[in-house]
Amino acid sequence: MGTGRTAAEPQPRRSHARSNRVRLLAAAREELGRDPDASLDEIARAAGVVRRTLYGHFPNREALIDALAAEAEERLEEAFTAARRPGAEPAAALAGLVLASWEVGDHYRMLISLARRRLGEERLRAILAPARAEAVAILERGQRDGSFGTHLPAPVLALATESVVLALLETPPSAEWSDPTGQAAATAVLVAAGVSPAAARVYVEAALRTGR
Amino acid sequence: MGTGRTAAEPQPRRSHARSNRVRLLAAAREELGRDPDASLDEIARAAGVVRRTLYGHFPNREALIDALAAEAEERLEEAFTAARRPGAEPAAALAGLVLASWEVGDHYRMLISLARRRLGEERLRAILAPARAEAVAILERGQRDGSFGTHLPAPVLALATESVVLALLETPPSAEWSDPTGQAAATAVLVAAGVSPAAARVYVEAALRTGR
DNA sequence: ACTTACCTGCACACTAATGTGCAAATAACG
DNA sequence: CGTTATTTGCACATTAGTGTGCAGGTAAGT
Repeated sequence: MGTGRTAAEPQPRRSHARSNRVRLLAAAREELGRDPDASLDEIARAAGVVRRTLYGHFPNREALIDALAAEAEERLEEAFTAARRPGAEPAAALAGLVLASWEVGDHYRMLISLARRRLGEERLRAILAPARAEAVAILERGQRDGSFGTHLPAPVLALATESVVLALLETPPSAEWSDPTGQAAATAVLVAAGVSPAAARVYVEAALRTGR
Repeated sequence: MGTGRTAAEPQPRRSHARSNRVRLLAAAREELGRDPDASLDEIARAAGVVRRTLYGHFPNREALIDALAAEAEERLEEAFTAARRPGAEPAAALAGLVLASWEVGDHYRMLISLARRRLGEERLRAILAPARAEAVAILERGQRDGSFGTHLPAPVLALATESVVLALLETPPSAEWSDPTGQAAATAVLVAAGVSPAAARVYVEAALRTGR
């Protein structure tokens, strides 16, 4: 096969059809996560096809990235609606929201840094908007009923929430800590909202059990 | 003057020499902040010179960005050493650290998103390393003496601290909140570390007075 | 086997950006 | 005024990546 392909995975069978579309999206997620400027050529051959084939599925780079964003957006919304528990205590609801976001983010980890730069701030904001809105609502409710502190306005707390979750997702496990978990993220968020560390721990553990 | 220059600032006199180097760095900060992929041409003419002149000061794109990073790094370190107060209570020290970082970040606001993508994670991490280390040290001290909660390991709290400060810096003022301040950032950080909202407020205000 | 759909391997044309070379204009400085 | 340092305006060579066209190859389905 033409130019030196270092070594691709086994790839037992190739059921052509739309399988390649999926393969391409997966490869794009991977490669663009590693380097948001990865060329279409790199992406294509990471998917086990040639560049020309990619154009058979996506007319241009933008379309590919859009498809990727749409995919993530969809899964995120699914997770939210599944995790939404309207009657719950604010602290429990917030913990649930963070845990749900974490699961999606965990799968799309690589995409985050890509989104930061290649999607443009607006698009990224749009994708995260439902989560943000939900968080703001919960936080406002909690500030009204005293579950959360009023040291900062709810939208600012929501921003902090989002940034902490993203940062924890983005940070690779290092020698200093053992791979941040959704549990850690949820705890951090609750405490930042003014819940005492002890209480936060309880809420998070409860949400963990409920969510599953 | 040659090719249509839409309209540059007045620019009363041009004291050639190294003045242009400064002008170029400033323009780079501005343009690259707006669009991290801005071409050298855009940067040069934003500085009021032609592209060819830029090459007279920086051999290539990388050198320019490096110079920019070095500049920011230097100012950041200056701010830290100025803000360091070894004997202080942990909560006060942390508030002081955040406030000091805020001032620098506030001036280099535009640079943050650039750093996120153009400098590479390692370089960015390197620039923020002293701040991070300082934060970890303060947080550990505070966890030992009970000022902060132990709900999360200090390095994770430091990461959260950093992410919140950066997020607040990066977020443009919107209708929902009136331009986050260093004070807000410091408060958010202290609360996230497990200080009660009421106490956090006091510490931050004290640090604000001391810092000035 | 035949048809359909997809993949491949080129070859192109095109664009945007980078980095250099050089001679002429221009400012700064003594 | 002359010297020196810089800037400017081209013109080039180069590179990397994008998007298309088209002729053949290969798998799948019937």
